[in-house]
Amino acid sequence: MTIVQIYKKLLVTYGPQQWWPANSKFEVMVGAVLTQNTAWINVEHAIGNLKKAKVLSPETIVAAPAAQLAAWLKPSGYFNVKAKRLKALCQWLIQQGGVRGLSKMPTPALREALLGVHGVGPETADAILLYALGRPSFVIDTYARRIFQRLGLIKGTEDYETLRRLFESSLDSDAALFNQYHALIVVHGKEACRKKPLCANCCFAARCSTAVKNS
DNA sequence: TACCAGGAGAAAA
DNA sequence: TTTTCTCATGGT
Repeated sequence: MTIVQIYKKLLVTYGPQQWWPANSKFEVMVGAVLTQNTAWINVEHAIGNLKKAKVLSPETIVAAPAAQLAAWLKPSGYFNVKAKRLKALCQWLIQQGGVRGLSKMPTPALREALLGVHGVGPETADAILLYALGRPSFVIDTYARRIFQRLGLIKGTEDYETLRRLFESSLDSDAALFNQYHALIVVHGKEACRKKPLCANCCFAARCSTAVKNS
């Protein structure tokens, strides 16, 4: 199967996804940092704390004491680390003139700038570009690696940039398409690939190496 | 009880 | 330069 064929299969199986779950672009950026190696439900709790405390803005987060911010972020895990990362992102965002200030920047330059922010690695940068700013930057996550490795399209050991180029060169450069595809990959990863027995209800069961091995 | 979740940075080899 | 370690809560 090709990358395009897999997309079509996922779309038929799971239907259109409405991503990213957030009320503002800034909230997407916060979520992108908090979800690092963390289940989304725990991120929701942490963002809920920020909303309850009425500090969900770059200025209030930068102004908040580190210990207080860490306490609000506690449900999302790694709270001390994420407090520093969130402050760094907010400080950078303020320097850029807020979310609106980013709109003038070309995507490659914006991506490089994001990667220069403490705590923003390639996946977080692409999630911010795609889901907060509507830029066509494909997000490669652990689900994508796992699924496409099992389907035999990749080895799984490729570095992030190699995989991003593979996906972006295989698809039209369309943010809506990238958004939908990554969301479908995550939904599939949660719905099928992690349930036991593995891939019992996988729409790729006939082609997935893990499904064959466990059947 | 053990494992994993929508990673990234620092330290060690 | 590449690999390993650390950060940490909450759900299954």
